[in-house]
Amino acid sequence: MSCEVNTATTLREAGQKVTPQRMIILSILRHANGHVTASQVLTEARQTYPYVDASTVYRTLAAAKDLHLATETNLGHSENQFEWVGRDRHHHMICRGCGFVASLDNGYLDGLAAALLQDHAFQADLDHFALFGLCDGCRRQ
Amino acid sequence: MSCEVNTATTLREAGQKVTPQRMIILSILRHANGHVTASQVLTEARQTYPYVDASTVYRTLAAAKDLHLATETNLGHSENQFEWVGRDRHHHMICRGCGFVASLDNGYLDGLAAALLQDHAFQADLDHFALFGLCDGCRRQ
DNA sequence: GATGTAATAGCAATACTTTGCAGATGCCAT
DNA sequence: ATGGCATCTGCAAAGTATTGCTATTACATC
Repeated sequence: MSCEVNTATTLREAGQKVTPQRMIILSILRHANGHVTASQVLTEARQTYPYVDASTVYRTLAAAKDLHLATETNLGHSENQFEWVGRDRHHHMICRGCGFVASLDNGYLDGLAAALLQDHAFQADLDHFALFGLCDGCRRQ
Repeated sequence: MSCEVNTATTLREAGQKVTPQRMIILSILRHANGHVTASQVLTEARQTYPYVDASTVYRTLAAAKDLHLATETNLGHSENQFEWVGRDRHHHMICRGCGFVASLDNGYLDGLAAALLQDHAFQADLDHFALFGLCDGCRRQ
């Protein structure tokens, strides 16, 4: 089944409706291959469907986040970044000194998730993490 | 040495200046004993010093964050929450279902920090984490 | 104590995000 | 194919956060 059908099914199963706006927005997100801001999504969506509203973009992205289709992250800029959650879940290390962003394999947080579930019966969403800190170079300075 | 002197010294050592506004803002944050929003800080600061500007509050809080004096967290509401970083560093688990917030001991992330430093030479700021997920009750539903 | 310099405050403008509402639309059950 | 109803959209407005700029201020040095 194509990814569009998959997305539509996921929405419907969650009791949400499939609308053209939502499919456009989520398609843009899925094919962005990386982080995009809400305004980037809005701009691109309007090329297909000129009257999409910013609030619809925000609401759709929030809904996608709740369904674990997407993540929202503050990477240290003023605008939050959204990203499609594909097969390769990963996290980010962001250097507070130089702004460098590196990816981090999911495995680093498996242990944490297991511990939280066992000790606190808390099922953590560890889809995406933004870990701030200092990279090697900035740390030496 | 009093906590005020301590804060002032920290600011100065970072090459920043100690101003009345900053001391008021940071004092409010320190004595808040928990999360406060920027607007709460602003309102309270104005009781002492009527002409404080919102931008000063935001900039001061951002500076405090950089110096690890405070943390900024999105707890799932529209306003970000700031919190003084005291001796008892801790994290939060926030239930996406019912909004319940629980504290989490720092120890859960020690291993992660050590692994990141060793594998990636990345010194992560694990002062405060907001872990979203589902609590036991909401998970069963 | 005076001086120079870099950092900060306040203001205003802007940008980003959320919310309330009324009408429109998707979708399930006829 | 149709109807009912909950959800969704676009708009307008409000709320939240950031930025550029100039005057001011802290403070290290003299």
